[in-house]
Amino acid sequence: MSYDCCSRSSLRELSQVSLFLKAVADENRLKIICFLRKQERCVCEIVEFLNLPQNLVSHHLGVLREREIVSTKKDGLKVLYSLNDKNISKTLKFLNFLISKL
Amino acid sequence: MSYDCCSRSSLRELSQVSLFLKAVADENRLKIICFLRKQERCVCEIVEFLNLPQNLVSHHLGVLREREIVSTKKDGLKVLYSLNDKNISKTLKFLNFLISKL
DNA sequence: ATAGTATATCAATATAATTAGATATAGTTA
DNA sequence: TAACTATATCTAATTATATTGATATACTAT
Repeated sequence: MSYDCCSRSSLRELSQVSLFLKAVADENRLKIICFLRKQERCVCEIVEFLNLPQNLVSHHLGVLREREIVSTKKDGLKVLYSLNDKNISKTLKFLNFLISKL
Repeated sequence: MSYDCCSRSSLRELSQVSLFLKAVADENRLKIICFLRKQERCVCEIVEFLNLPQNLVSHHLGVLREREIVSTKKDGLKVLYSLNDKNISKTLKFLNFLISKL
């Protein structure tokens, strides 16, 4: 299959992939994603897991939320974070396609 | 298969993946990679393709080289860049594993 | 209402990455 | 050797991102 990395639509896709990768490329955020693989977690669990200040973790979660890599739902006082699998695997597929030889 | 994102060896791997992703996450470098999918190219072709100053392109190529995402070989005056497929697909596989649900 | 708990946001700072301009190196050709 | 071409490096400037401390919001329980 051919892919023209110069066409207008491809450039849009490239920029989307770039944003996704930037969000995922941070080591703390990678750890968060990895931590969420098994099950959803509230912020306080993630804070404890990473051993980082709450506001910093909240910032990183915000980045992941912005890119729709994670989803949230409220549970009383807590906010539960989980992986947004569909979006992740869609983007990973495109990445695989994009950077592997034809 | 289980993966403990906290073990010493996993943390090393995480940091490797993070470096790889940071290198790939830049839009210009994504374009370079995409441009190299079909065939190897010399720097001047990449410069023309990206329409960016030569020194900037050289910098981005240096980043990709540092992460062993591309390889080079000399061809007279020119330096030919090509994708380092083995390393790319190895890291992509690990990434897939790392951020997909168990 | 008040106090307490969980999470998010804001402002400031520190750190890192991208970019540009100038220059250096290395090979080639005359 | 001198001029030329292709690429890389150095330094400085700009921009983006991560981090910290303080504070705000939103919900819960008393």
